[in-house]
Amino acid sequence: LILKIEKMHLIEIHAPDFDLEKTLHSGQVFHWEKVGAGFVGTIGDVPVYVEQKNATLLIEVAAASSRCFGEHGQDAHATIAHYFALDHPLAKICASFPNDPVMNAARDFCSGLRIIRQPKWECLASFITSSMKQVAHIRQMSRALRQRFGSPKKLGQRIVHAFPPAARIASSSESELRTCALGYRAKNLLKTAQLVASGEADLEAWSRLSTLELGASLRQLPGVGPKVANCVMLFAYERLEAFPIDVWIERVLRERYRKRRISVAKLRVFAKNHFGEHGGYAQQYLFHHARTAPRPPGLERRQFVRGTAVR
DNA sequence: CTCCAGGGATGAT
DNA sequence: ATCATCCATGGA
Repeated sequence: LILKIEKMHLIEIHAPDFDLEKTLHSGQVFHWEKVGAGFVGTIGDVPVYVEQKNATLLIEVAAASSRCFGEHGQDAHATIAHYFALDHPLAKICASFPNDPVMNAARDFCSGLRIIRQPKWECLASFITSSMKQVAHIRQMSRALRQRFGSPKKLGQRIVHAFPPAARIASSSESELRTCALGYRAKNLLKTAQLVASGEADLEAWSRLSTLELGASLRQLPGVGPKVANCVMLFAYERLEAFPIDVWIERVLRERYRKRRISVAKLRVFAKNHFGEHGGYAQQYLFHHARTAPRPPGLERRQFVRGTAVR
């Protein structure tokens, strides 16, 4: 391990059927940064270093913050295992996927990818900023927000910034948010932060709503439409059936599932029927595969050489 | 340089 | 209900 600093707690967690790298780089969470052989990030407000060695997670947390995990009577081990959703029955989930060539290829490519349990506000805020942005830039905006507004935490010699709470964003201004390169998204993030901070939007209480009601509540927030609502339900509310349709998934459905000329509304109906109770997992596998896997010859995305489009 | 991105709100058919 | 347009920004 690379953080050879005094007063660190070392934790080992048995994590079979788990791929840390795929999980953190699949576009569901945006703040983990590669450091040495592992990743540095926060779980809630607690800074964490995590590295995978075969079926074991090697964790380092500052001794001073290890008791911060105790709020809900859990120790650090249980909190981290819960965050990475090591209790999800991944084999059963994958077995519930439809048996078609596109899904099978994605399932093979994404083995060990888990949908983690993110803090609700952090997830909601991140996806409000995600509109018409590439994953790399969402990560950049997340970093800017955390560095400007988040509280700094020590992890060894390193400083890690927690994601700013809604109240902190709410007390900023649109122009201040725009300095984090949010563009037109700043207004939506500010207004939603104010609703959450005031308690008018009670993200924790919404856990008890049905998926239908939860989606409707989320979509009332500025900057939250069907796609973002589904992402938040999937990544922060454990609604594993939620099926976000972004430009990548829409492309997969239209090109690979032969749904060329039907409305987005009917795409949603098809997805719900075809991918089943763990549709959100299937969706994440299709997304990561489409974005990351090498493409067969002739199907590459266009590349540009000296300003000239080539195939 | 051009292209495009984990979209949403708004207003016109 | 479906469609067009605008909204900012910067990585690739």
